[in-house]
Amino acid sequence: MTEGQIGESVALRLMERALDAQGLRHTLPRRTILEVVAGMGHSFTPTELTEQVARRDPHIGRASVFRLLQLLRGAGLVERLHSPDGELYTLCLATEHHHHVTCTVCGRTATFSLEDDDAVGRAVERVGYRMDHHVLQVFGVCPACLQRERPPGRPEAPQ
Amino acid sequence: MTEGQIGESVALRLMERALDAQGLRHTLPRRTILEVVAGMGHSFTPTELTEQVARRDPHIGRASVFRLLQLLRGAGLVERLHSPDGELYTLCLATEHHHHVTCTVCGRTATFSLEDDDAVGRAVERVGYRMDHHVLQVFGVCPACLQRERPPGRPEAPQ
DNA sequence: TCATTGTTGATACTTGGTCTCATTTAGAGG
DNA sequence: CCTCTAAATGAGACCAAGTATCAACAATGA
Repeated sequence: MTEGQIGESVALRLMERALDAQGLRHTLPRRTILEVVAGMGHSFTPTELTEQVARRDPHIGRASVFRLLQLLRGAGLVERLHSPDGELYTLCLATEHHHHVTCTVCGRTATFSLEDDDAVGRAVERVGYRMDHHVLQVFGVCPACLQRERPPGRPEAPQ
Repeated sequence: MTEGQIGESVALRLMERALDAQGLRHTLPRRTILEVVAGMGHSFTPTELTEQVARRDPHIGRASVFRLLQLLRGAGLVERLHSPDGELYTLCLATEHHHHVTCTVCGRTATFSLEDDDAVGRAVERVGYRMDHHVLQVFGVCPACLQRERPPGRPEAPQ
């Protein structure tokens, strides 16, 4: 079993458990979509997802895909972000509070956390608002793509 | 002239200047749309904007509205945010780096800045990414709507 | 096995936004 | 004031991301 597959099965188990937790039924379409989502190694667009799902079972409707996506978002297992070129969904298994960076080259996402996470809340209060929720979306280039950009042998800042 | 109108004319002037700065032509449709945008006292959805524009001049096409919106975004005079219920555009005249809070009740937005604005960049570097850009969207309740929620006479935290 | 109720897929619809393309027009130069 | 040209326009088709509706279906508990 490869590392990727281990990650997949963990994701799958977590997602199935999320269904249980809400008293939802285990159905074949759901299972199929969950497997596809779990198999995604990176963030994906709704079209990518629906295409891959259709490849496995062309009878599964677009609506069901979106419905499940919404369930998973509700359970905090998937996050949606608005990238410059379209919607992106990201699998997200970490439990504590965190944020995501998405690689603008390959779509891979990483999580990170801030030293001082209440800074935003405080800043907002200073202008008289009561904060409801906030969204932090970060885009950048992942280590692997940075490497590829700057082939080995060529130093980082030649100057 | 009311306060609102002063704000309007400032916004209008800034926006027209943005056209000049890019060597763009002053046309009637643009002028009309700019006036409507400047007259918005709060964040607005594209449909709201197109409706108001159509009320002034039904011949102005939807495409032109979106085209101008894009121009203004490029010039940093308007920001787009993805609220839970649809896209929102916000007029944004401040020049230094800042963020926005949007009132979930009335749509009014305020700006604020963070003490330590590089915290995100540093956190992202710690996981090996090079940050490209980030988006911080904050939703909350503005002072006025808070007041309305909690009518005067009734103390804030009655215990 | 059966009944209940959650789930599904089809389909139509909405919103946000882009693309194309023929027509119009702003504004520079004479 | 006229003329020319590139920029801008509006119509309309098109696409992606969702949501709403609803009749048919199927997972589970009894």
